[in-house]
Amino acid sequence: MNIIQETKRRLAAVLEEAAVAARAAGEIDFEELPDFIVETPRDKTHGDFAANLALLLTKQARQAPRKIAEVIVKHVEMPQPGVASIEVAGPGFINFTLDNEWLLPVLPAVLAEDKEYGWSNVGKGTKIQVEFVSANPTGLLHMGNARGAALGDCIANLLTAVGYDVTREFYINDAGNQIINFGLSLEARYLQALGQEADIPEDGYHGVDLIETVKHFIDKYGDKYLDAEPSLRREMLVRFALEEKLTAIRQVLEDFGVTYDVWFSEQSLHDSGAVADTINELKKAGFVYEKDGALWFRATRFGYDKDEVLVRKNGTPTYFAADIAYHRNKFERGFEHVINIWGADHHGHVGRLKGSLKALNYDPDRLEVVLMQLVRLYQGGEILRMSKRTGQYVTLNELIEEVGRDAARYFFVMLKSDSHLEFDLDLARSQSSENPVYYVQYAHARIWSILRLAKERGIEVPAAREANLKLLKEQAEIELIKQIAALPDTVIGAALAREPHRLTRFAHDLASLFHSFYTSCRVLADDLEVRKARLVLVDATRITLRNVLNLLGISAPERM
RNA sequence: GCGCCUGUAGCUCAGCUGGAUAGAGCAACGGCCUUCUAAGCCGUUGGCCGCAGGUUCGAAUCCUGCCAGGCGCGCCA
Repeated sequence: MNIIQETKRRLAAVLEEAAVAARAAGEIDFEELPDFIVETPRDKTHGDFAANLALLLTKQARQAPRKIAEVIVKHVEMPQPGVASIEVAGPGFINFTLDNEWLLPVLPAVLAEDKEYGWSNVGKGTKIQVEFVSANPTGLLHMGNARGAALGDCIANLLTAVGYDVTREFYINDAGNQIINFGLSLEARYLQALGQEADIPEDGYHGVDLIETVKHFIDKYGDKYLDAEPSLRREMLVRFALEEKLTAIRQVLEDFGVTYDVWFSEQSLHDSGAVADTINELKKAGFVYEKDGALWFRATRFGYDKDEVLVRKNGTPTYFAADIAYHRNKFERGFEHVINIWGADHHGHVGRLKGSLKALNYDPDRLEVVLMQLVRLYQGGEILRMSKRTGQYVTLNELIEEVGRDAARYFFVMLKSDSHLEFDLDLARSQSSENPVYYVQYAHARIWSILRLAKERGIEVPAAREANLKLLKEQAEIELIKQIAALPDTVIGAALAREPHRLTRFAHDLASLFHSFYTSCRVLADDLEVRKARLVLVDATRITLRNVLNLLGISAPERM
C-alpha cells in the first residue's frame, strides 16, 4: 500500500476538477492545465499536502496567484473524505490539512505485507544488470572497491524491491598486460623462494601477499616448474594465483553481505572470439582505421574527444576492445538496461564506451554509469594514504574486522555517490552514540524489547482490525505513522535515482521519531485499548525499520 | 589547456529534481532514569548556501563567467 501516493493523486484530481469548474463558471481562464504537483511540505504548519497549481496558472489566467488559488478552492466540492481544511497560503499555495485518521489504514497494510512492505512494481520485471567492484583479481579489495560493493549491492537491492529482475555481476579482469605483469611478478617471487636471483619488474606487483601465494604454490607443486619453460611456468603460476585471489575476493564480499549471480571472465571474451568479432563489426560499420601500425576506433565520430586504440601495434587487443565486446555481450544476454558502478577516476571512459555502443547500433542510454568519488580514510584526524606500492592501504578484510560489516556498509552508503567520502575510522569503530548505525539499530532492538516484555506478560500484538487505531492521536504517534507511510515512495525514489543514501536518511528519521514516541508514549499502558493500538504501531515500525535495514544490507538486531 | 565531481552551521553531510521562515548528526552548553533498553529524549547556541551576474511569481537547486579543492585526459586496466 502506498497511501501517500494515492492521496496525492486523489487531491490532484480534486483540484483539477475544481479548476475546470471555475473555468466553466467564467472565473478563471486557461487553455491547458499545467503540470502541477501535490507535495508534502516540510513545514508542518503548511498542512499535510500542498499544491502549486495556482502559481503555475498565473501566466495563462493573468491573475494574481493567491486570487486564482482562492477561486479554485471555492470550487472544490466539500466535504472531501479525510480532508479537514483547505487553505490558500503564502504566495498562492493550496494547502490541505487532513484529519487525524487518514493515515491509519497504512498500519494494517504494513502488518499484512510484512516483508514486502515498501516494495512495488514500477520495474515491471525488466531485466537489469548491476556490475560493480570488478576489481583486479591480483590482490585484495581496498576502500574504493568497498564503497562500490556497498553501493552496487544496495542499488541492486533497491531495484529488486521496486520490481526489476536484477543480476549482480563481477567482471574479472583476467587478461591483458596486468596479467602478464602479474605472471612476471609471480615468477620472480617463485624463483626467489627457491633461492634464485630474480627481480620483480618495475611496473609489477610488489605486494608481499604474492610471497604468500607463491608459498602455497610451492606447497602444491614444489620446484616442479623451476626448470620449466618460462611461459608455461608463468601460466601455471597465474592460473593458481588467480584462483586463490578470486576465492579470497569472493569470500570477503560474502562477509560483506554481497553475493554475485555472475562472475564474468574477460579472458573468455578473447577465447570465444567475441573480441575479434566485435572489432570486425566496428570495421564493417566503417568506424575503424589504421594508424602507426595500430587499429583505431573513431570515437570522435560519436562525440568523444579523441580516437581510441582497439588493437595495438603488437597485435594484441586493448582493454577497451574487450570492454566493447563485454557490453555487447551484456545486451545479447537480454538485459534491457545495464548499470556500471565505476570509480570517478574512470569517468573519462564513459564517453568512448557509449560511443562504441552507438557505433554498434545500440542505444547508448541503455548503459548507465554511476560514478562514485574516491574514498579518503581518516584516522586520528589524519589522512591515511592509499598506496599499493608501499602496501599502506586498508583492505576490505581489515575494515570488516575493524569496524564491522554493518557500520562499514552504513558509512559507505550514507553519502551521495557524487560526494568525496571521508571515512573516519575512529568514528565507524566507536560503539557509541556518535555512531549513526547504532542509533538506528538501537531503535529496532528497543522495539523487540517491548515486544518481548509484552509476550512475557502474555500480551500479543493484536490483529490490526482488533485494535482501535483512532486512539493513536498523539503528535508523536501521528508523525511516526507518517514516516512509516512514506517508505514505498522513498524506496521508489531511491531506486530510480540510484541513491541509496536516501535510505539511511529515512532509517535515521524513522528511528528518531520512534525514540521520541518511546519517551512520550507508553506502549504497555494500563489502558487496554491504547495498549493494543500502540502495539500495532510499534510492530509496524519494527517491520518498516527492518525492511529498510534489509535493503541496506545491515542487520536488524533484536537485542543490543 | 580541456573534461567530470565537489563547495551549505566549528566538523561530517542532507536538502525529496524550482517552492513558503535552509535541515540533521557530531562538537559546545542546560535539563530528563523508583514504570517498556539513557547506545535514548527535550531544549539553547551556531548560516553573505564559494563569489558575481542571469532566467521567473519564486533559486542552495536551472544557465553563464570566475575562485578553490579532488579526479581524469596511455598502443595501462
